[in-house]
Amino acid sequence: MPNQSRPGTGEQARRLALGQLREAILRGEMVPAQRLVENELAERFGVTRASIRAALIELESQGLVERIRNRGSRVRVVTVEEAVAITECRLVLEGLCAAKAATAATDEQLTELTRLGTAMRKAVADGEPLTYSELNHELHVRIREFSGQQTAVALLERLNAQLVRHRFQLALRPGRPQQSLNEHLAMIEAIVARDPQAAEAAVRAHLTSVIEALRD
Amino acid sequence: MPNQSRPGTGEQARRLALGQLREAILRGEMVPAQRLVENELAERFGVTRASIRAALIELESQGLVERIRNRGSRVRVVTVEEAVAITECRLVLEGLCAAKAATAATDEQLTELTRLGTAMRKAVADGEPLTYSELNHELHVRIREFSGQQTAVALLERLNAQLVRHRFQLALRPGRPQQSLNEHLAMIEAIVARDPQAAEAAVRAHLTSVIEALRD
DNA sequence: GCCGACAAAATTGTCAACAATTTCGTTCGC
DNA sequence: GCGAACGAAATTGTTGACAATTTTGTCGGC
Repeated sequence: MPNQSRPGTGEQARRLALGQLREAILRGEMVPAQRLVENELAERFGVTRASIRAALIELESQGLVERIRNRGSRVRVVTVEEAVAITECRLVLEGLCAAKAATAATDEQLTELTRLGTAMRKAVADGEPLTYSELNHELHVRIREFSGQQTAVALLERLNAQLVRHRFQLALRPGRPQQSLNEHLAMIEAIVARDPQAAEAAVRAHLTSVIEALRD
Repeated sequence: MPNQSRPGTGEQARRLALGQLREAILRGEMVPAQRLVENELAERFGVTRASIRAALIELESQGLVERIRNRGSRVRVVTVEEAVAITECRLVLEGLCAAKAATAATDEQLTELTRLGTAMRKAVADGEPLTYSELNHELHVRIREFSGQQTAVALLERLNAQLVRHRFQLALRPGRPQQSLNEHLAMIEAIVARDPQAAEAAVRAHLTSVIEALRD
């Protein structure tokens, strides 16, 4: 096995193109609705057009780009209504994960959730929205991870990728961290108490509040 | 616009290959875990390998086939545990759709649900499991459709495609239609009564029962 | 001055050949 | 007789060129 250890070296062109293009879109380097010309991308990433095509097809079914027959690809624009609909799906799926995590997580994993909770509290108290946003994301990822629900996790990652832009906008809103913090602490408390129903309810309450915040 | 009217005539090779291959897998023509050699598929469908590759990439991200670097593609085998996990996701997502449908559906759409309910009752009474299975599927599709939740619908279609084999197995089980019928009628009743919470609960109850049935 | 047809440019879709990788059968050494 | 190394066959990954389609700019007619 020649190149298993260091991803990026002998990685196949298609995977490389997919990763780079995906990163570029998620980092916001591509303006929404910007045209993605296969030749330009191929030259930019140093791979052939076929690899770009393969990557675009995959990104299309992940909902990150839009492709029209013989007319090319664009980065998909997520309207506010779509963002709400996506978050509603997140609401039920993360609720499922939280309920499962409440029964399936190990004690060590529960202490990690508690640790994250105190860190978040501190970040808000210190007035560091950036740190808080990161911890926020990590908390959601951990809960999913501890649930052991691979199918739900895969769906959620796809959904979240479509929301990066809106998430960014939301994190910087003043006053939002304070409200969000309490909801997150309630989620943690319910999971640590191993109460599936309360955990699901807490997640739903939190994401309902996110939906309301999105609608401005 | 030369060929907009009749899909299939001037359809591009990739779309054609994608559709045919997808159909073949869903119809069960491809045995689970069967190897899918690109050259064979290309010859069989009368398209080039590039089109087959594109179709395989798309089917991979839909969860219908599995691809391993330099080792080829196989139709993905869905274990019972995976089928359960997938159905748990369906449970929450269809619950969401049912709740939305209870408030968003038009009166005409509600009468259609009622019509479907009586048809299902008749099919069970007449002992026609095939007809019942079809109506069952149509009911779920309609509820999703009436919810107007495009994101959830897209996710559910993907999940359902992975379950065809298990669904088939389940439909032929004796005694199952009778139990399933009551649950379906409860779903319809709740939606027609425009009660979102009851609708979600009814859908959850139904799919919980499906999960139990899957575990044999 | 405006509308439609026409032609050229840009872009995507398709194809066949070539390179790299893996797998499987064989052979050599012990 | 058994295990490891070697090599041939099969299969996937990649490349560049070619064909089909759409878009854009231009010209002539009204």
